Amino acid sequence: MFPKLDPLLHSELRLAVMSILAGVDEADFSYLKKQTGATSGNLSVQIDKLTSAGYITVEKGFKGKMPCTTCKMTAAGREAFDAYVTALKEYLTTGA
Amino acid sequence: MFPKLDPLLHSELRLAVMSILAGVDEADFSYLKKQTGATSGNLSVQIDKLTSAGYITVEKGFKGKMPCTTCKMTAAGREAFDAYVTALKEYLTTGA
DNA sequence: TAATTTGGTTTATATTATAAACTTGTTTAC
DNA sequence: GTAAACAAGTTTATAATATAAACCAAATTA
Repeated sequence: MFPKLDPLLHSELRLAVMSILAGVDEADFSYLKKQTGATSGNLSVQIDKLTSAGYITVEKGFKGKMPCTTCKMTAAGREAFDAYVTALKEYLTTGA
Repeated sequence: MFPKLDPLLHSELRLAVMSILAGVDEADFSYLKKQTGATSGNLSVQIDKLTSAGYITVEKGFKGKMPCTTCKMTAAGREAFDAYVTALKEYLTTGA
């Protein structure tokens, strides 16, 4: 009845990051930080987790002289996100 | 852009409980346990939290000779649930 | 009447999210 | 030119959370 929710996505900040990446091809650290309102530390940690899970890829480069970390959703990430959305709907529609 | 999600509802088990109660007037402990697949301990704790938050009320009585704990969603709980669903939608629809 | 089941609660543990502190390098102001 | 402030993160510590394990009391069954 209630499907298990992917714990990697059932997290406010990680979900926000995935939501952004789902609609945008790629986004850098600063952009994600501004959009989510998260602290750098928190964002850094959650990006790591999404990367380890294979849900996103991270590319480190420079924009001018400044370091710039760019994130991109993977196919696996897209699948997981879609599955999560589907699963969650079971919880949001009351049984009535 | 991304509204804060009520942490009391952003929990797999509590959300499942609220989802059930949203559609059913009232439900007892055993029923909730069966429907959610949760352990008794976990369910007990989460019911406490929802009660403390004023999202549900708990009535302890007997069904025959057996103790029976009945849960019911409050108006505040309903509001919180609706607000949570609304907020969550911001996360589920990709920005694209 | 001894063992098992029902219906839970309490307590302990392991995970998680989050913030605080720190690092490296770059601008800007003096 | 150098000191102060800022950008872009990372690492580490802490606080909160979810979950399960252990426990308890009463009722039922063997």
